[in-house]
Parts: sequence; C-alpha cells; structure tokens
Amino acid sequence: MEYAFKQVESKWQQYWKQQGAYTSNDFNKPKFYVLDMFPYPSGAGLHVGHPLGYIASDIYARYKRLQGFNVLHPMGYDSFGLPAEQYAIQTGQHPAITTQQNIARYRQQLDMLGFSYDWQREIRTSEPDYYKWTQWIFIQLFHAWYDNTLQKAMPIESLVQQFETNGNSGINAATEYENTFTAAQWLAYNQAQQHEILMAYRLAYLSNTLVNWCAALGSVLANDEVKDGVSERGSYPVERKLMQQWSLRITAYSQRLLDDLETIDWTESIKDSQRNWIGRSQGTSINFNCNNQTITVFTTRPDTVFGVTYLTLAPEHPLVSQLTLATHKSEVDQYVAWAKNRSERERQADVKHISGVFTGAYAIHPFTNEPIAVWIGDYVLAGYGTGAVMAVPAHDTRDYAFARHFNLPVKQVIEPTTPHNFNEAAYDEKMGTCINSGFLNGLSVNEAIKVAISKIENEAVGIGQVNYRQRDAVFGRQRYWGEPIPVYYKDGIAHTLPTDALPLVLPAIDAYLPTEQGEPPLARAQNFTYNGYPIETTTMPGWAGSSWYYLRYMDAGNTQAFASADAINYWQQIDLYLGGSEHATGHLLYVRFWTKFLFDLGYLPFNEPAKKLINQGMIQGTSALVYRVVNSNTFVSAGLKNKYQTTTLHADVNMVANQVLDIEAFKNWRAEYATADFILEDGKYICGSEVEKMSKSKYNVVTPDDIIEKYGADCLRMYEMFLGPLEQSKPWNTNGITGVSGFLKKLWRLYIQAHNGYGAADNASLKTIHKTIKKVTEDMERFSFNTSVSTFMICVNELTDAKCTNKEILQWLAIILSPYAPHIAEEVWQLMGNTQSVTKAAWPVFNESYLIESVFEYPVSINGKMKFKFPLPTNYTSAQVTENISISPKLQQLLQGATPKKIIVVPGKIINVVV
RNA sequence: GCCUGGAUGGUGGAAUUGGUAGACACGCAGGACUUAAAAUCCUGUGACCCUUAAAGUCGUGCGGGUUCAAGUCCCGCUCCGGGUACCA
Repeated sequence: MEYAFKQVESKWQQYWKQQGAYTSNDFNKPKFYVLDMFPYPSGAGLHVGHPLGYIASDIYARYKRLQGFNVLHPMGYDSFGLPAEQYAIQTGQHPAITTQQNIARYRQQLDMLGFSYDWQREIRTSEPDYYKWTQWIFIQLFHAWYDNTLQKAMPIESLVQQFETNGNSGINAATEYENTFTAAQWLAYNQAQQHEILMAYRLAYLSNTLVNWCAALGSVLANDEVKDGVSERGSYPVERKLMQQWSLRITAYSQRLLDDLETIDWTESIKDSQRNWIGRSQGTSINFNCNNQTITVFTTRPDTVFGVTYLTLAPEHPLVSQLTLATHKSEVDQYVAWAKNRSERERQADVKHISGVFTGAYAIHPFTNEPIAVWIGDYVLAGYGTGAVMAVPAHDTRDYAFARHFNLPVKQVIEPTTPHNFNEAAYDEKMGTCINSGFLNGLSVNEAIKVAISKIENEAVGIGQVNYRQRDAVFGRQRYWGEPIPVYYKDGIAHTLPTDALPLVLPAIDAYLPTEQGEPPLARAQNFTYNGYPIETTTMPGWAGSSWYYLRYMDAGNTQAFASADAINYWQQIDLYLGGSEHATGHLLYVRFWTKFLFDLGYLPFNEPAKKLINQGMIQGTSALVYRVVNSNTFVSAGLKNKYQTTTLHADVNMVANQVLDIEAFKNWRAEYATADFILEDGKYICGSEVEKMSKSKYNVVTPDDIIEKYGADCLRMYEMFLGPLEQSKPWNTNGITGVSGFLKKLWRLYIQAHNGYGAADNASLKTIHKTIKKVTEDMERFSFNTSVSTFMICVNELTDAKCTNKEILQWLAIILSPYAPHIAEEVWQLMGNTQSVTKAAWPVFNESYLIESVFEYPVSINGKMKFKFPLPTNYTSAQVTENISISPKLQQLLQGATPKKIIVVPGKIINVVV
C-alpha cells in the first residue's frame, strides 16, 4: 500500500483542529513558552525560507509537550506596516482589507505545514483590541520618568512632588533638561512652563530633534531603519532634519540593556551587536576656556590631554557663531551651511574626504595655559558626547588625518611599546608611557587615565562620565497604517487620553497621502478630536506592537489588562525565542526596553523577555540559468556553452530538478520559448546556477505549497531540518528532497509490514531503538535537528534490515518521530491500534542496558595512523588491552621486528602504538 | 577599519569532551525487476598509484606549533558570509 500523504495530512490537520489538540490551558503542568518572531503578512505569501524557524520551534514545542509540559506556542501577525499602506496609496483600497487577505493566505500556508500553534491565542497588532494596549503602554511611558539613582522608571507624580518640595537640584534623572530651579521657582512657573520642563523628563516625550527624514516615504525613520544612508524599506534617500517628534527615552535604559545581556542565553553575535549599538564609552569631559565661553569636550583618553594641538567643534555646535572671529565669519558661515545641507548619504559616501575650517579663535589649555586653535569639522558629530573634541593627532587616527590635511601640529605624548613612525600614522594603541605630559610623565596609559581624571575633577575642569552611542528612539511616523498616538493638544500642551477612552481607533480617511500642507495622512480625518481638541496625527512605528506582543499571547482575550497577573506569573519569560538575526538592534532592543519598563512599574516579575534566543539562518535562492545562443532561439546546455556566444537568462527553478531542465515545461512557460531548440549533453539540458536572494524577479522563489503538493508537509519539514544546522545560512536546493521522501516511504512500509502480524523484539532492534531515542533526545536538547533526521534514517534502515515487527519498538519510534513528521506519526500510531492522538503520548526514556557492548573493536594506530581493528572485551583494563595487543600477530607483522616505545590505551576508544 | 560566524568528497552535511575523518543523504556508475518507463531493491563511489586486488601515499582553506594522537587546541595568514562604521 502506497503512502497517500495528501489524504493522511489533511485528515490529521482536521482532527487536530476539531480536538483543539494544541490548546495550552493545562495549568497544573509545568509551563514552557516557545515563541517564533511573528511575521509581517506581505502580499507575496510564504516562501520556503520563512518556515525554517517555525518548523524548528514546532518540533521543540511538540517535544516539550510529549515531555509533559504545558506549552505556549502561539502565532500572530505584525500587521501594521508600510507595504500595505503603499499598496493603499496606489489602489485606494483600505490597508485593513489587503492585510486581512494576506493574513488569510499566511494562515492557509501555515496550516498546510501542520504547525501546532494554539490559534485561540492569535493576535494581530492592527486590531483595536490589541493596539488598545500598545496605546496604554505608551501612556504609561508618557507618565513616567527615569531615576538614575534608583536605576528605575518612576511615576511622573513622584517627580512633580520633588519639584514642589525641593526643586530639581537633588534629582538624578535621565533628561536633557540642564537648568536648576527651586521649589518656589517651580511653583511660580505657569502650566505651560511646567509642562515643558516635565516633557524633558518623560520616557515618551516630544522634542525638537534631528531626525532621519525620508521624503519618498513621507516619514521619519529610527536609526535602525536606516541602512547606509537610505531607508531599509525601499532604499530611498534619507536626510537629517530638525523636527518636533515623539521619542522614547530608551537611552535611560542603556546601562541596564548592556549589563543584563550577561543574564540571558543569547548568541554571542547578537549580544555583541547590541553592545556595539549601545556603544558605551567611559571617559571624562574637559572644559576649555575660550574668550569667556566654555567649550566642553568629551574624551576617553584624558591621558593624552597634553597632546592636544587644536579643538574641533561639530558644524552644528551652538558656540560656533559666538566664537568665530569677524575675520573668519564668512568662511565659517559658508562651511557650516554646506555641512548642514549635506544629506546623510553624502556624508556616508564621503567619509574619506576631510573638510573643516578655522574659527580664528583660540582656547586656553587648562593645564599648560597654551593657546589652542578652535576648528570646525564635520567629522565631529553634533549628537554624540558634547559635539566637540580635543584633537590629539599623535594618538588618534581621525585627528591625525585632519591635522595632516590642514598642516596642524602633531605632538607626541605617549612613548609606544613598539617602534612607531609618527610621520606616517597616529599611534592609537592604549599602551605605552606618558612623555611631555607634566604631571602624567612616566605613568602608563592606564594609570595616567585614572590620575588625569582625578586631577581634572579636583581642579574642576571637567568630570568623569560615560557616554553611549545609542540615541533615543524616534517614535512618530507620518503615516496612516500604524497605531494612533493617544495624545490630544489643549492650548498647545500634550495630554494623554484617559485609558477608558482607549482604543483610539484609526479613523477613516479619503486618501492615504499627506495633506496639501504636508501634514500626515491622519490630518485628513474628519472630527479626529477628543472633547473638541485635536489629536496627534503621527502614528506609531512598526516596532511598537512587536515590543510587547509576547505578553499578549499569555492572555490574548483580556479586556481588563494587557494580560492578567495570573497569566503573567504562570507563563513568565519566553523559554525559547526563535527568529532572524536581522532584528538584533531593532526589535530585540525595543522588546527588552519595554519589558524592563513594565517590570519597573511592577507589571512584570521579570526584566528580560527571553531566556534563550536562537537565530535561524537565512535561506537564499538558487537561481537556474539557461544559455541562449546569440541571435537564435537555441539554448545550449551549461557544459557546452563555452563553445557558443550566449546570453544568460533565468529559468524558473520550479522547472528544474538536479540541474536538469524540464524542457517541455520550459517550452510551455513562455510563448517565445515554445519553438525553442536545445543543444543537449548526454540527452539532458543542464542548467547553470547562482545563489541569490529569493525574489520573484529572479524566478528562484520556491513556495512551500509546491513542495507540499509534490512531497507532503512531513517531507518538507524534515527536509528543511535535514539541510544543515539551524543557525547556518544556506541556499535552498531541492536536490536532496527525494532522500527524505524515500525515507518516509520506507518508514511507512516498515509499519505496513508489521501490521500484518506484530512480533517479538529482537536484540538488534532493541539496541537500534534505544540508541535512536538516546541520540534524538540529546540532539533535541542542543537544537541539532539535522542530525536527528539522519538518526531516524539510520534507525529505519536498521529496523528494516532486522525485519522488525515489534509493536513496542515501532510505537516508540512513532512518538519520537512525531515532532518532525506529525502526520505520518499519527497515521502509523493509529494503525497500531491507538485510539488517542500521538500528541498525548509520553516521550520514551532510553534504557542504557541495551547499549552496553561486551566487545569493542579497538582501532589500532601506529604513530597516530589507524592501521587495523582488534576486537577485545570492553571490560578489559588498560593493562590487559596492552598485553593482548602486544602479542597480536597483526601488530608484529606491521612492526617488522621493531619494539614499540610505548603503547597508549584509552579504554573503549583507541590503541596507539608509538615506535 | 572594527566586531562576528564560517571554510571538510562532485553536492548538502556528520564527527557532542583532542581519540577510527567523510555518518546520513543527493548525485554519479554498474546491476536486478520490467516489452519499456516510473517506482523499488542490490553493489560501488575522497584523491593519487595500479589491468585488478592487496598494500602504500596524500587528504578537513594556507603556513607553522603543542601532543602518543589535531577537522577539533595555540600562533600567523587567505578567502567568503552577516553586522557596524568618522562615536572622540
């Protein structure tokens, strides 16, 4: 009887659905939370690369269920986003409708794969029931400030109280507010002034900041949405623009986001990306007096303070206009105007080009009292540190390049540990001894840094401090298809909506474009007001909804809270989180930030979202190439193409198997190819291939639908795992799938054979199954799914050879196979007379006693080279092994009379004879 | 540039703690069954030397080293992928 995968797979998919086989509501069991990063439902549907992580997490979730855990394994949709809106602009169709259609398509594809999601917990970030709570969290952020002393977010009322009693002098907060005021002054401020001050402390705040403006998308973008000076989505140019924007004060959490990386089991590469993104650097500020103004610089190398030969300010630095001498004014103005108007892209593309201008002013060195020239240069960034640097060209590569370009002095203050030519490059190693450095002379770099900081602090010329590269996250988007920000404006002051007015539903508009005045699309909405006051018209960015979605799955239907305390206390953190590494500095930082914030407010008993994170590799496409002879309709096989002059064209990969083109399919593909001729090699047309990104235009997209149609879902699941280690990126290639398909057929025959009459267990089969259980269990624990597939193949090969018909053995095999190939496992499980689903079975425990061998075939090496095998009882001691091998005729023959210097025996492993 | 991950047969990959390199598959070659094909099954398959076999030699990107023993550890390189980039 042939294995009819189509019938069997749809039968069990229906069964699981009817039985609610994957609901996760048995709260008496221990919990386990396995989460996939949810997808953005694009119009293209899933290709074979998408399910890679989903299959792995599904296998693990099923494994944990069989081990007796109550497993939370949900799925949902990150359904706000740009593509649906761009489509809406073109067609006028509401993005909700296309989103709905795309979700239906995704769901159909996900169902085909036999995933064990608990669909009762499905969420969609664009549904008001969901984004109500995204808005609610925003409101909490608005009404909170960050206490640096407690290292914790606090309600804004506690800040107001302190202002009212003590002013702001004793407060150590994450804020850009720099002035101090007393309680009396605070009370004397009017409401608008108080609001303005508070805004500078809030964790969700409005401010005028330089943002990444993308004109083509009509919106601002966060730093992680800009790659190489262009937008990540669509690759449109991005420029810097000063705008009033909503931001989230993620920088308040920089240190905790950094420190807590030590507490989580994530890959080192993701942690490193986050560390670099946060970019902590410890250093000190130093004040330079300049015509009664103070220029404050930030440096991590105060040990080189005597090597300063000039200062450089960013073109946007506020003191530029005040410091510049009249004689230099026009030149400086010209430069500043030029630098400010350069787009981000120009700056990026032009990093090597050095530009700058002298202000004519001189500052006074705080220790030597020497005059120090003040320059302006666009290699100094306004947004980092103080926007000004002390240039030490001898020991900083950029300063060196600038000094060389403008012929400025280079003063060596560190004696290098290795020979160094200062005429060629800066010496920027943090190693060596201070020279020409006053009170620092003779100290090592590391000692000098400490001494310099304490001297700087004692003489009040600066203060030790820490800077982060990380910026606050811009939170407003000038777009329609996102969560409305629950804020209204009364007399120009921002107020949040009361939480009982949530959700603030996205209003209908007539066109999904900015208004004539350049306002965001929401400004088109009629009566978009709260009690008559206008509501904020920017919407939240794509990452808002995904920053807390893992919490909603715990209690998806809750109308009273984002999730109940009971649900949160039961489910706790994500135990295993699977997703792509491209989210390293975006989503994965934001979700950690929101988790810490909700923890600070007492809503969560944990401050990291996921204990363990695994990144699945990307699956690339393998394009199929055909070669058309120039000026003809003749195609030549890849091996012969060099004999002709050819044009390379893409053929649809779905017409190609093992590099061989299906010529009939190719002729039918396009009318122009219907009459094509082919020059074959060995009767076949062989295609060339190239690894590229999977995309429609390259005809290399392989959908799971096609594979499932041909081989079934179990086969696709196992084949994707069989391709190689989960974390590794690899090109998709259907070449090996027949191996997995053949395995499933062989497995099926094994069960059909046995069904004719079950028999007793033989020793060989017992050993096989226990060995398999052991290996598969170990592989599961280390997420090595590819090796498990091999193990199953070996198992089935061995059981087939042993003609095993033992029911118990075959049942064990069905159970351990069921996470990988759930449909066929259910079918054979039922065939063996089980009435309950295999998903309710228990993961078997292997019995070591079946694996014990009485004899071991020792590999015998001479000088480390394996020569022959020699069987000996496993219970022999090293001495007994040595004795037996010494007298073995085979060894004698190989040694040809020589006496071994030494015989090394590792019992149960190897014998090595040293001559 | 910096940070990361990687490089093993014709191909995907295995070797978990330093202990038989190439498991398991694909492909290829030969064979069985068949009028034929598909499906299925069997045999062989790292390279070199050789008519074959046996034996031997070489072999995990390159060059060194440690060790009785190195794909695995150490030092120095090359190439490929991912991230990041005037961050003072």
